[in-house]
Amino acid sequence: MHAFRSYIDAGISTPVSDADFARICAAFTPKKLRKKAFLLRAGEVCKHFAFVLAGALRMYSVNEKGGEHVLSLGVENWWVGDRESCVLLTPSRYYVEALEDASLLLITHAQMQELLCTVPAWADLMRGLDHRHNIATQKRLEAAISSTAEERYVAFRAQHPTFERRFSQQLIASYLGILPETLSRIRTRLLAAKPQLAEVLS
Amino acid sequence: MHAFRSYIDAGISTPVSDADFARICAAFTPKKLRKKAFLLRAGEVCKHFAFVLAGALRMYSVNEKGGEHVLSLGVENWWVGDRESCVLLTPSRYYVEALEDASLLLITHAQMQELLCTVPAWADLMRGLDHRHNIATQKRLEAAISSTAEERYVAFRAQHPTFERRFSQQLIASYLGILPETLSRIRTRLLAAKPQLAEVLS
DNA sequence: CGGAATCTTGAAAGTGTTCAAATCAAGTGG
DNA sequence: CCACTTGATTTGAACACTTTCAAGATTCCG
Repeated sequence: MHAFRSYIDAGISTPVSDADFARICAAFTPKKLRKKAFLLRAGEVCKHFAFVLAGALRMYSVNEKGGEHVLSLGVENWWVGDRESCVLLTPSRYYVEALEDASLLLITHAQMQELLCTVPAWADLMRGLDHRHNIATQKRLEAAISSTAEERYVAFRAQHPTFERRFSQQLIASYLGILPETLSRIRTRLLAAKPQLAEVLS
Repeated sequence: MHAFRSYIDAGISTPVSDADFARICAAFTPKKLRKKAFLLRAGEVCKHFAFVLAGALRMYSVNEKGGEHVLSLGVENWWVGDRESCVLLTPSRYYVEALEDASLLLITHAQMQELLCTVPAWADLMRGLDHRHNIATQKRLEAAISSTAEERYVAFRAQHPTFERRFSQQLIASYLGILPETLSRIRTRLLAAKPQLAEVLS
C-alpha cells in the first residue's frame, strides 16, 4: 500500500491528504492472481481496471487462426485492463493473463467515476496517466507503421531495458508484432554485427 | 461557433451553461489556415492544440529517407496537435499541415489546464475525448501489428467511409503504413474480387 | 492546351512468414 | 541424480507479401 501512495504522489503536484488517500483506497479491491490465471477473457465484460502492485500481466487478442498479439505488458505501477469494455460495459475482445504471480488493486468504472468527482487530485493523476498512455501508444503505432522489425526491437530494448530478461522471446516478439522465429533471427544478426552486446542479450 | 457548442454538449451529460460556454470560448483563439499551410513543423514546440471547425489536416512524421508517415487525419470536430510537445513544451517531431482550407480553434496547454480546473464539464469532455482517442489508437496499433495491408484497408474504409473520396490514395496509404503502389494494387485486387464495390471506390 | 501531380502497372529485390526439424532448457517424478 | 516430458529457442528452405525502381496512363488545374 505504501508503494501505491508513492505512485500517486509521484504523479501529482502536491501529495494527497490522508483523507483523500483513504477515499482512494476505499474504492479499490485487492486481488492476487497466480501465474497463468486470467483477469479477463475474450467475450467477458471487463468489470475492473487494475493497478499492478507486483508481478506482471499481458493483455492480448487472439485472431481467427489462433495467433496471439500482445497489446500491452503490465508490470509494477502499471495499469492493465480493456478501457473500452470497462467504460462501455461491452464484451471485450482481449485476454488479460498473469505472466507471474501478481498482486493487483481493482476498481470498477463506476467507482473510478466517483473518485474522479470527489478527489480532484485523483482526476489530475488520471489525466496525466491518459496523456502518457496516449503518447506511448502513438509512438508504438508510429514504429509499427514506419519501422522494420529490427528497428522496432532495438527501440523496444532501449525503452524497456528490464523486459528483455523478464519476458520470453515469444512474448516480446508478439508485442513487436513479429514471429518468435523472426525475433530469433534478428537477435543472431545483431549479435553477429555487435558482439559486445552479448551479455546484455543473454 | 454554434457547431462548437453542439460538439461540447454531445460529449457531456448535461448541456453547458452560457457562462461556462463563454469561459470556454474565451480560452480559444480562432485561426484560419490555407490549404498546404502548416500549423506545426518538426523542431518547433507545439504551442497550441487545435479543434477543427471546418476543413481537414494531417499530422505526419518524416524519416531519415524522406518518407512521410501520417499519424492522424483531422476533420470537422476532431482535434489535432502533438500532445507530447504541447504538454511538455519540447520540440515536436511532427508536421501538422492543412489538406484543405481549415478553420480552427487554438488553445494552449496552460489555458487548457485553466479550463479543466474552472469548468468541470470541460474536464468531463476532455476525459471522454482522451478515452476515445486511447481506444482508437490502440485499435489502429492492433491492426498494424496483426493485420495485412488489405485487411487494414478494408477496416479503414468501414471505419471512415467518407475519407475515401475526401483524401488522396497516397494519403490513405501513408495512414495505413503502406506505399501508394501497394494500395493501388490492393484496390485492383478487391475490385476484381468484388466488382459491386466499383461505385464506392471510384 | 500544357504541366504537374496522382494513379496504375511491371519486374526484381527485400523482408517477414510458414512449416518443419533440430537443439536447448527447465522442471518432474522415479 | 538421471530419465523423461514439456516448452522455448534456433535453424533451414520455400513461400507470400510488400517495397523498390521505373515507366506509362490518367486526372486535375492554371
